[in-house]
Amino acid sequence: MLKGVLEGCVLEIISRKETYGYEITRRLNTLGFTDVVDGTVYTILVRLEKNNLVDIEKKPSDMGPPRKFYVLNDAGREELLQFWRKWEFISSKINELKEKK
Amino acid sequence: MLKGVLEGCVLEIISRKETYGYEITRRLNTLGFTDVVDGTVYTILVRLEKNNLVDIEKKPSDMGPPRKFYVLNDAGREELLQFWRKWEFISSKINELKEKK
DNA sequence: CGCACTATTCAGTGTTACTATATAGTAGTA
DNA sequence: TACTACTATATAGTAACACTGAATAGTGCG
Repeated sequence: MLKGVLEGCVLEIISRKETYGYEITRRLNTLGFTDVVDGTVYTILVRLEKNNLVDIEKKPSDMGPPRKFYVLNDAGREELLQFWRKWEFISSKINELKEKK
Repeated sequence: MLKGVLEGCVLEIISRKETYGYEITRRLNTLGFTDVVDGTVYTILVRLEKNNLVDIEKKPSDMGPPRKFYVLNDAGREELLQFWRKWEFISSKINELKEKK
């Protein structure tokens, strides 16, 4: 039903600027999703790659191992649009239910 | 992450008034969740029963087979409260992300 | 009888997120 | 050197939840 909400958030974060797994996790954490851990994000990133929604570039880091940077491609941007449309629809329905309609 | 959103909706519907599976499905359908089918709702109801969140009473129907009516018990009402708290939290976070914060 | 509608059940499947661990680079420090 | 901490990725296994699809059964109507 709401599968892919976290995936949608990851897509949104990537769409803002080129970024990588470790940074995405910390971004999610500061956004309030404090329980999301690295492992979860990496599985999502692997899925995005498998579904051809992102382009990837490996870059060296002076803080540790090389980073894999992710960028949305056309399919990814379309997926993100659809995610927000779906979110808008479902969340409005749930709020209707909540507001005793 | 958002597991149990549909379950939460079912809890809310039951909390309004004593009801049964078939009716809950049609309620969800009219609320906009047009894709939700009976099978899905019944699995949720079985889970609610297994988790001791509902009381059940079987009543005859003059429209077909007997109906299993569901009522929230104390644990169910507490679960529902927590569901809405969680929904409020998560949906606000996602909307923050959406609003470019 | 056949059909439509009402009503429940359940076995099987797929997707998603979570758990938990392994691996590895950089840097500070004792 | 050895250790600790932080940065960074990967992945096997698990659990939860929703969905698929079919079976069963009662009522009423043509």
